[in-house]
Amino acid sequence: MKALLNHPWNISEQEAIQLQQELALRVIHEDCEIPVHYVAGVDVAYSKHSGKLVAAVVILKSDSLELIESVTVEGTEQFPYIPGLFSFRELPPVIKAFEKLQITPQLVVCDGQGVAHPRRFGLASHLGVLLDIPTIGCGKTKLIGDFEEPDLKRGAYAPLIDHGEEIGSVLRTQEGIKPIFVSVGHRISLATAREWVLKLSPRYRLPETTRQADHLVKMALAGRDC
DNA sequence: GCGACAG
DNA sequence: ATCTTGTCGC
Repeated sequence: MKALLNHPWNISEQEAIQLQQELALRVIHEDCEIPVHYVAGVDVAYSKHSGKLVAAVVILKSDSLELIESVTVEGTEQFPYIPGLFSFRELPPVIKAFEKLQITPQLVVCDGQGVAHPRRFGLASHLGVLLDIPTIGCGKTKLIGDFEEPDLKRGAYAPLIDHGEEIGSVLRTQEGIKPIFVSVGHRISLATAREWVLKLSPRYRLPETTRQADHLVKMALAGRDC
């Protein structure tokens, strides 16, 4: 699949922030009623020694969580890691990886926040707007927001609040295990995003999409060094 | 000024 | 995130 929208990536920090403010206007917070047959997982790893980024996209069958397709792309670090501008470092190879996919997914689970972001435009929202595809932001730790500890039962959740606004959910995917941070990426509601993350996390803290993508980037990075 | 800060 | 070391649980 090809990106619907494109913009320069070799830009300054100030230009990146301005771009986020413009593109954030395009984020859709409602469900699109398309049947989801395939779910994609995205992850990026970085080798400090070689200065290389590896992006991986996996496609899982949404009912069985069976791995159907996977692609990796190697890229160069073009932008430093700056909290709030994470997507400008990670997305260029991710976009290339999506162009290599044979199957087009109906939903993408990202390793990073969606609208739970200072300008409501985290990595998941950025990818969703550029590809024009529903995305979910799914982080192991929070970027911004305040929350109360959710109940210990699987499926329990608490609102993630920024200045009185609900920007995401702190979701317990496994009983008694540290919760994860779910937010709207693009073209999905927060409630539907939570449902999908729970469905995709039947056994572990993180969704199977994220786990598979994480495994793939680590293998690709290890293979480079041999 | 101080702390917090996706990966 | 990566890197490194040590410790614990399976």
